[in-house]
Amino acid sequence: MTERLALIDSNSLIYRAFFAVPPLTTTKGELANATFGFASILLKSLEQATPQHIAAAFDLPVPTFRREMEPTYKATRKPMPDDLRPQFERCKQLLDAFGIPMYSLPGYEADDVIGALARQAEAKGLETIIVSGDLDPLQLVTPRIKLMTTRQGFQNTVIYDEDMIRQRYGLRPDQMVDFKALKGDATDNIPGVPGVGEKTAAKLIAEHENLEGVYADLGGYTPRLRESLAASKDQVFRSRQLATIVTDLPVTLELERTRRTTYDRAAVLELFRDLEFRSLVPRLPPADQNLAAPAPTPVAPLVPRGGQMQLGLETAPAVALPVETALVADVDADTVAAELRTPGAFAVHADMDTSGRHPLLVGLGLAAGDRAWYVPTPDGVPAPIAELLLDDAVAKTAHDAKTARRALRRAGTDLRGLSMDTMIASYLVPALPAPDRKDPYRTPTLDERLARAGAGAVAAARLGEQFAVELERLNLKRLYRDVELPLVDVLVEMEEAGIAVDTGYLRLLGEEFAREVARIEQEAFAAVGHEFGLNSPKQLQSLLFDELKLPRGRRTGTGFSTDATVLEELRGAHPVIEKILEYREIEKLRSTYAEGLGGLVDPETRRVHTTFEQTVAATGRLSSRAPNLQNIPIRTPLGRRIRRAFVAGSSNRVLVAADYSQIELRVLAHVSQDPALLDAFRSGADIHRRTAAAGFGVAENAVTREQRDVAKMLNFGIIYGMSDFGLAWRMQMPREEAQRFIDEYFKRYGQVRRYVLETKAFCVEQGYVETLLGRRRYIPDMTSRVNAVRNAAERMAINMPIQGTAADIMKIAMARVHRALHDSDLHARVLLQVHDELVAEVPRLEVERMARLLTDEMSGAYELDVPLVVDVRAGPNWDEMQRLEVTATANA
DNA sequence: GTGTTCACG
DNA sequence: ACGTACGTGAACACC
Repeated sequence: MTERLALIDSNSLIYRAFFAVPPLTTTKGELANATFGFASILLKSLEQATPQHIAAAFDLPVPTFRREMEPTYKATRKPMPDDLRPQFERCKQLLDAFGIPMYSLPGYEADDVIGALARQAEAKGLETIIVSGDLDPLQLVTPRIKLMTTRQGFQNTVIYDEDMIRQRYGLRPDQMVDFKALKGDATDNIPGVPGVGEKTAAKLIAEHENLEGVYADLGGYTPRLRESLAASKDQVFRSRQLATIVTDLPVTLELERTRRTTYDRAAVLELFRDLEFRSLVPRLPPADQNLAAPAPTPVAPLVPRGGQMQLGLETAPAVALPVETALVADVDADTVAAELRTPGAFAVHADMDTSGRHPLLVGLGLAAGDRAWYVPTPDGVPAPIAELLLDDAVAKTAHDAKTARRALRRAGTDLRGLSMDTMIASYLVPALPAPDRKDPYRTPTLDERLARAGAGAVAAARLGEQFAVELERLNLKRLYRDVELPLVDVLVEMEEAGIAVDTGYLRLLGEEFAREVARIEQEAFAAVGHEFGLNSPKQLQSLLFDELKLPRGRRTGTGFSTDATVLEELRGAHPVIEKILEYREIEKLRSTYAEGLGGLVDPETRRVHTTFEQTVAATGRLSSRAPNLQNIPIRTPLGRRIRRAFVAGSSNRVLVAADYSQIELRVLAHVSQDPALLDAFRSGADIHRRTAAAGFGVAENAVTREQRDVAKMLNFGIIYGMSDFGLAWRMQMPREEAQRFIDEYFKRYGQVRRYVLETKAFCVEQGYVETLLGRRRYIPDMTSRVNAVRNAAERMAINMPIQGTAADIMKIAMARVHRALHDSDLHARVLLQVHDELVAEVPRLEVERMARLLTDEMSGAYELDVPLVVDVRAGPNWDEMQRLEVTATANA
């Protein structure tokens, strides 16, 4: 692994920071703006370049050879401002505390020292990144030497390599001095040729190679230019000599001095405290930089939001973010489009303003190979770029394509040809347990880098390549390509469609609930004789268990529980209990649903648009947020009044809901191959009833409601990795009795028992469990010696393959429904997914066909050894729905 | 920010 | 002796 050296051009950075950073002063009145800027860019260079070596160079306050050669050199420069000089001292203190060696040489400028050190580093096989406040060191750039400079605001940085220089000037690095001699440089008091600016100078040098070439024949120029060039000839050649950095100097790069090992963190912290640089403290490298090893610590492919963050180093695609990335603010769209089209694939990073209700596109980071561009999009996406984005034949990589597509579509364009979504890939590639030891290199700095559009696009491109390999290796290619990736398009359309809400009704309902809770609150206060915080579990605890001396129940982490199960036990012990339960139910509905939900409805369209999270749940399920439309009440009559607010968007349409019947138990039947369970589903039995009949030894038609409820809990218990204690608690019975039910259950479903044991064993051996489609969940605690921890791990191991396989099947079904709808002439749209249910909005005339389509595509999504049964209902709102009889077609 | 509670599958 | 079933997201109190 090649080692990297960072060279800090201190004078130029401090000067630049002094003028670019607002005049920050400490509370003691010390001006610290230049110090802050310097410290900030120093940390940034450590983060971005992760150099193993570092050194800083300074000018000395003595005349240089340039001044002797040309008395006017830098003659117009004003003396150093008084409030800047002390900041030089501060910067040197900072370098000292970091243990960074400082180099300078009488008679030469910091640039020369840097040039000399960089050339020596190159000879020793190191890569060098020069960090400077100006572009003079561009002339030093080679394949192994790059330049990092600041952009506006001193916050942003650009890294120049040979490509970047060619892109911006059309020149090679060694031509930069000739260019500067023609163009001139006001800050150095280098006059340049009158009438020749950046454009002409670059063109002349590009065409004629160097100054000698430019002056070889003046005949081809316009008369004005010819005269101007001729008159300045001597000056121009002297200027070039002045501008040329001298690299042959008596300084020596001492690698044992420049190597980063440890630094005096305490000293840096004290300095930062003194200077009040609180915001910089979190960016400090760890005290033990551990950089003595030749290989740099790999940067794990952490991602800005949504992906699973903790990838183990053994299997994680280790990617050091590119130092050769460059951002360009003012690019010609046609040129960029051409460059992106050539390789036939590129990465996109949508830069969005996320402060509003929906992310707003403000720019695009685009990357191909090791080059990146940033295209601001204040007036939409430039046509050549948009054309490229829409071209299916050009493969795109993106991180979170769904969000990008939604922003792009709002900006009047779209993204097609998505082949790699790194957020989804990182979700599928197994996340090994994070190491016990904290590894500070793996969290904080990346967020910042990836937030940058250009770097984000380059990172996505690189990670995409790595993830493609990982997906292949782990047999996740099919799940990725055929299930998760197609789902992106489905979710975009579902989120965009939204679901209509009867806002007037919801508001009235909210007001009614508000009156109710106010009334109940008063009754509760009256019952105990004083006011108290009905919403405060803490106050409730002291009221119930201290003041009223009611019997304490379960403990929570901090005290005694006051949840509904505990209160149910206490019902009748005091009138206030009833009031609290009533209050809790209605207040929940009021605050979360009437109030919270109502606030998220688009007032224009009266529709609410959730966001489906594709990379959050550990089992492979989707989740829904802002608002969560996967937990709309249904279990109580009051709750169903909330559900009634979700309506079809017009009177000629209805809502159609299709749900899988008992999908998780069917999956269990399939994976366990338990004969009794398989038979139950094949014969179309009511599974809970049959379980009860077998367990209680009665005929199916003689099973009581209570017996069926017990059986239902047992069936669910299996899916959840049942424990006797948990079952006993839920069934309100002694643990021993619950254990007898479990024994009885396993006697009946012997293969289920075998499946449970085998799954646990698999997880202990492999460290993970998986679904039928190969989706994995790593579970680290299977061998924990702490029973509670191990038991919890075992329950996850049992549950994940079942819940996850059901999720896999539903995702396949969604893609199938999507495709079938697009292939049909139906105008129906799928709006929501609620784990085992799809909700669609359907023109009345299409209801029957849509019901058929949903049934076919859902039941045919995956072939299990038991049928996948789908129930369909339709109605004007999500509550009042009638069952539809669908005459099944032969399928799958 | 964390903990509790509760809405859903 | 842990202190309870699996998976989510949102509101609220309190630190």
